[in-house]
Amino acid sequence: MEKNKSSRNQEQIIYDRLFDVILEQKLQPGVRLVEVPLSEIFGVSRTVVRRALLRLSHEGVVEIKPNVGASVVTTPAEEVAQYFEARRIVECALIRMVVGKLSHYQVETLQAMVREENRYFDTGNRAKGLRKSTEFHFFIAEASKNQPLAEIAKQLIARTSLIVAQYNLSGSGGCACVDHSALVNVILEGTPDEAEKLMDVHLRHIEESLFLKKQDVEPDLYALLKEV
Amino acid sequence: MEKNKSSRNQEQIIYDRLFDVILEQKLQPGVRLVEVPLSEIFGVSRTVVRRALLRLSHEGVVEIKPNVGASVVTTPAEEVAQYFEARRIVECALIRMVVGKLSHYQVETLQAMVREENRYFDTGNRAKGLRKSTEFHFFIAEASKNQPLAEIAKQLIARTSLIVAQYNLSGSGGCACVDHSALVNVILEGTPDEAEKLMDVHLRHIEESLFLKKQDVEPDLYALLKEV
DNA sequence: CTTTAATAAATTGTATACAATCTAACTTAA
DNA sequence: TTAAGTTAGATTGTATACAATTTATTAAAG
Repeated sequence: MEKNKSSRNQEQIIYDRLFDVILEQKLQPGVRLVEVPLSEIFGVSRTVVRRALLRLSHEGVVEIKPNVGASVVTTPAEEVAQYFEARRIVECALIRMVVGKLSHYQVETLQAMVREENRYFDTGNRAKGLRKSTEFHFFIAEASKNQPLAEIAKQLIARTSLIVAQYNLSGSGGCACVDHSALVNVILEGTPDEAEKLMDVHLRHIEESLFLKKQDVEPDLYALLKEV
Repeated sequence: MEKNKSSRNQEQIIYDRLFDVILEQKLQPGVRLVEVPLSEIFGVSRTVVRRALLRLSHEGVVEIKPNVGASVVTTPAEEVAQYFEARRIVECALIRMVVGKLSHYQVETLQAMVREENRYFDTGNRAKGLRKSTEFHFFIAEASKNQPLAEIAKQLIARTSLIVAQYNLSGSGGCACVDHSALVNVILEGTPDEAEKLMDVHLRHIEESLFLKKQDVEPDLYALLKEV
């Protein structure tokens, strides 16, 4: 019998499902995650849902306020730079470890990911495109063979992805998927210094596009209040 | 009434207490943490204990095996290098951010910490000394003003501290507390490059002393088996 | 005496009932 | 009409009972 297996997996299933949906921006930052509806959807008790939410909160994807409950995490504007700085430090180190060390198969996988990502963006499916973009970075993290560092990178990537969801609502670009092609090339035939530089620029690029969007939104709000 | 406050704090209390005790090596890696005894000690139900253990496991201090339970985490020898590599990357970046930017008061605090650490080691209290040593690194992490990165650093520091507990059982040195003095100096009047180099060497120093100890232990085992 | 099988004890996993708390709606007074 | 206060509903927090699983003990067979 696989009763235990199925019930233990239930937590994993809830965790994975929520993680996916949040990263695909089906659930915007700030949205509440109430326990009872979730437990009914997945057919388990609140206990299991709670464990999944707790795990998500420890990984920084969900925020739990005492006596209030869980919601998709929101990041104050002042803290955004910190997350990107952390991500640059970790991912620049990771790409140095990976340069020239990928198998033929791994390189092909990365190239296929870039193609798929571009296809999504070209057809206007921005949510899926961004998701693929995060998976591109996940893949590099895993390829480093440093499990703890990869885990750290994944958390930072997920968090910054949520930041993008929060501050870059407008449907336009901001993905810089051209960079990903260049990153694959430099991993193949570049030096660690070149690769690090490229990754650094890539991440700054994302951060900058983000802040521009945000400054677009705020004045709109004031204008809206004035008019009425 | 502070009923809720006290019960909510209860989880924090259990977490802090276990974290402290584990980092002071009162609980060696591998020791089991059974729920009922803990709940009786702290006067709460298993529910609360479970939450605290879950949090500790998410932070890598405790290991939870399904249907078996929680125990102080043990690190396979093959993975030790990965944790130290991760720590070097993060802490080298952190010290760069801190060089020349500490207040007079912060510098004095650091110097006091070094003195206290040395006092513990001089009087043979190695456990407390190591604890102070981790707090020295915690302080630098916090001083960076980068909250996410500081949190990551803390987890890595805690984990490597457990590795030391696991692989450096013998009571002798291995702390390299002389380095800490030098680190304070370079933070005060050094360049970022110098500081990074010193931190890198410091962490490698710890890692190497660790592996030497381990190699001392293994041959002993073989000898012991042969004799009988 | 060792190994294997069966049983008993201990421990974790889950659901649920109840308590505490927060949120929102409603009432009442200024 | 607004503001404060009060009640009702929804939601989270905790303890506990019971189920599932693992571990330890004992018994039996080789």
